Amino acid sequence: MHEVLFKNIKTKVDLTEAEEQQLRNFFIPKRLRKKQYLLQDGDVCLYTAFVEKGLLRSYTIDEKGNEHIIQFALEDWWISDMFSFLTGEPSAYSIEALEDSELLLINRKAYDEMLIIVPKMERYLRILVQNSLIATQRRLSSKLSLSAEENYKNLIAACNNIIQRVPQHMIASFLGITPETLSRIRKQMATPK
Amino acid sequence: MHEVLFKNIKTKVDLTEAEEQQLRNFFIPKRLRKKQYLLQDGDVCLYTAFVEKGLLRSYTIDEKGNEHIIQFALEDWWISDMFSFLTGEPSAYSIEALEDSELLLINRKAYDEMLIIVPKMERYLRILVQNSLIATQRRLSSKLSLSAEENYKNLIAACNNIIQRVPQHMIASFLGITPETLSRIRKQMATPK
DNA sequence: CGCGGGTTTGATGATGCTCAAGCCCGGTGG
DNA sequence: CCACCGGGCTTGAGCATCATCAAACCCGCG
Repeated sequence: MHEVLFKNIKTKVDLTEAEEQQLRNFFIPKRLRKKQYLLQDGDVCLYTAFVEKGLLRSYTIDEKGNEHIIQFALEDWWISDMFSFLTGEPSAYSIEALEDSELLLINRKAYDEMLIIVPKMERYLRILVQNSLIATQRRLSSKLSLSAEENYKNLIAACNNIIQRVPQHMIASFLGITPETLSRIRKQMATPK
Repeated sequence: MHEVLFKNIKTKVDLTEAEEQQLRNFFIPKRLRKKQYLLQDGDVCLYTAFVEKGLLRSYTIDEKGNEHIIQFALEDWWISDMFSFLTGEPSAYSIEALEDSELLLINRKAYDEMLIIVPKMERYLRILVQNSLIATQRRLSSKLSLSAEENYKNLIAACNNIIQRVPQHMIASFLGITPETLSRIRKQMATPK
């Protein structure tokens, strides 16, 4: 366990042997089977999770009953509802395993302590969040300027590994289009000209 | 000068008198007149800016020639293209003053030094970026699930102060709709029923 | 007074949605 | 082993929303 996590952290900041040992204690291993939930909307998000293995998604359901996928997280990624985790407010999101998964969880108390005891983690987290922000801004401006087909092509180019592991209607939801539209796009991409 | 900045920092982390003095040296005051640019797309983003006074926007122009506004920044906010600032790659964004503005700039070298000399700033920046991420995710999922009219109403509710200082076609661009559509929405909101 | 940018208005058209039906395929129970 | 069921994907027809293009309007400014 923990190997993937520490490898990831070390790509961003240096860790001493001692620090690594200290960190280890803050995280709780957890297995989730396909279709199990890490967070149900309406509950407070008690954990931030690092995915050692598997695949999860976070999503929200709007007033019209439509699902919108906020994020996919596969191995070597983090997932949580940061807003709920930090404020203690109930979450508008749900987080669900799409495959059998192995996670490392950290709760709010451990999170705060970790930042005091290993302040380097401030830097690590800042870099992580910064990268998420850049990616989310990109996704937003793609959504504003490109057609559904262009967005789908870009997604294939960027995240083919995700597409192959996720049912098609969830890809549609991630792109903000209906399953029908995605199906038609794919059909029309298969027979160009 | 600097007062707004330090007040802002102190809402997130405590600063000693000494730290405040050290920080002061990293920032370069800069005035920008309306319509002047802090960053032109194609150039590398050399500075991250804190807005002491005034109003700026960052935007990008897509292949079809349409502007898309990424962010407005008024007093007490930060603005930059973090991706370009951090990587040194040329930026796809431009940053322009919409009013005469007073900024505090920090360049990449000073930024790195600042984080070493005053490590508390890691925490401050992490919190800032986290909040931006949460806001951007919200904006994205609004764009995915709501109609143009609903998005406009939400914007009024959340940022009336910005709307009143910005020309209407830029609001449209921020919402990802055309100026014509926004005009029609406003007309129809004025005479309900 | 006339120019010019920003906003409004109108007509038309494209993109993507809704609703409904059919299809494919894997899983389950008889 | 097969028949049936159900979920997910596809297909089709009609429709809503929003974009495009073009013209008119409004108003501040030289």
